[in-house]
Formats: sequence, C-alpha cells, structure tokens
Amino acid sequence: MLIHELSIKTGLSPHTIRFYEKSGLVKGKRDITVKSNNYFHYDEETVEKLEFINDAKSVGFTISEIGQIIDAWYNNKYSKKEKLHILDEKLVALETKLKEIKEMKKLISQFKQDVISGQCPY
Amino acid sequence: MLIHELSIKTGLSPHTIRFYEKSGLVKGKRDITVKSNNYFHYDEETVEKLEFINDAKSVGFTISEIGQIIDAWYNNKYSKKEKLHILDEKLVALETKLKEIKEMKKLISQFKQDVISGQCPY
DNA sequence: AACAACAGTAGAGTGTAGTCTATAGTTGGT
DNA sequence: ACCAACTATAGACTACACTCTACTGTTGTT
Repeated sequence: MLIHELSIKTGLSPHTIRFYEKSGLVKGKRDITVKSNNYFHYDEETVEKLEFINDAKSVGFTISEIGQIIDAWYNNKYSKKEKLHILDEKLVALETKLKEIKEMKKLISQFKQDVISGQCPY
Repeated sequence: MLIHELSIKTGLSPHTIRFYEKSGLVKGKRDITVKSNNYFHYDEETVEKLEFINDAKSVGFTISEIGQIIDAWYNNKYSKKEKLHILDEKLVALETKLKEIKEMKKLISQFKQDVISGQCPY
C-alpha cells in the first residue's frame, strides 16, 4: 500500500509517517519494476509497527527507545542476548513508571481527602 | 531561604526554579524591609512543591497540569467543587496510564518470549 | 577596596516530536 | 488534455520544557 492508505489505516498523517521513517522506525520499499515514480510501498507489518509506536509513545517511550524496541523485535540488528537485554531494560522502566504512578495516585487521593475534610473551606 | 539554598535542597538549578516561577508553579516573596536588593525568599512549602513537581513530571504531567494540581492543593483559586473535579480528572488520567503501562508490559514480555522461543535465531 | 559567589531580568539556544509549506513530479478519472 | 488527488524531498515552523548567555547589581570575606 502507499502512504495514503497507511495513513488511513493507522490514523497518522503522511507527514508523521514520513517523520517516523526518517527517524528509522519504519521503512517503505520502492518497487524497482516501476520506473515512472519512486513511491514507497508499505506492508501490514508497518501498520503493526505504527500501532505499536502509538501505544509506546503514550506510555512515555521516546522515539529512540521505540526504535530500539522495534529493532529488538523485528530486525536482526542485535544478537539474541542484546535483544533480551533491551527488552528487559524497557520492562524495568515500565515497572518503575508503574510504581511512580501508583505513588502519585496515593498522593493525589490524599490531596482530595484534604480538600474534602475541609482543611481549607473553599 | 534564597534561591541558592532552595536549589541545593531540591536538586533543581536556579534556572529551572526561575522557569517554574515564571510558569506560575511556585512563588517567592520579596522582603519589603530590605531595600538594597529585591531577592526572592522561599519557604518550606516551596521545597515540598518542587519535590512534587519532580514526581509529577516523571509520571508525565505537563507544567500546566502540575500548575492545576498545585492550585487545587495549596491555593484558593478554585472552589472546593472545582478542586475535586481537577483532582479526579488527574486520577482518571493516572488510571488510564496505569492500564496502558500494564498492556505494554504484556506486549514487551511477549516480544521477549518470541525472542527466547527462537522465532528468529539471532 | 577587591573579588568570588550570589541575586535579578531579558532573551537566545537546545532537544524532542512533530507539523506545515514549498516545490515538483505522477496517477487516475472525465 | 485537464484536473484533483496523490507522491517525494527539503527545509521552515511550532510547542514544550528546559538551559544557557549576557548583563547588571548585591553580599560577604579578606
């Protein structure tokens, strides 16, 4: 599929997809049999990757971290050992975030109690 | 205390503290009895606030969201009802983040299994 | 009096992650 | 043949959250 279809499938603008492509997260292929243009073609794997990128972004991973994960997942840039190391690193980071968020929930719940119990009467 | 001491207590640079002050998150007081300078003076509450800001940043709240929370906590800018609304909103956001992170943990654990089970032999 | 270390303000610069503009070429439908 | 809608590239622009620079004034120690 071309970028327009990919854009519709993923909800990301062609601009943003090209930005991710330039950042090395996804990669279209050129059809060498077609000589009149040099359009990029994308496969279903790219759709998956872009969906993953969206999810990974919202948990706070940066583009370069997402790049690492994608490389550890789809590519052969890293050895098996390196891949596991990268993925473990990300799991630890997520575990830390999880704890921080739970702490923050407690804290804000406490603020709420303070407001309710009328420590200040507004 | 002056900004230097505050900086040491919180681990934030005077630059960053001034940035937060300009953003409305904290507020120093000027000592009108001193006429030779116009240095800002900060209290322990500001130390608390800055520590909160650090924690809130790492769970992904923006400066303006943190501002809202601080206003709902310390100030009388909002009514009791508004305060509870803001805090509930933040709790919902944290709950959402929590779920997303748990999902991402599952996903990355799955990637790990894929690597281990040797779907690709590197 | 000299000087480092501090204080303040204004504004420029950085990095991240887009988002948009300009330009130029291609494709598909009428 | 024409035109809208698509494609590509390069580079400008934006927003956020700092971070730093330049400049000036103050304080405390020697």
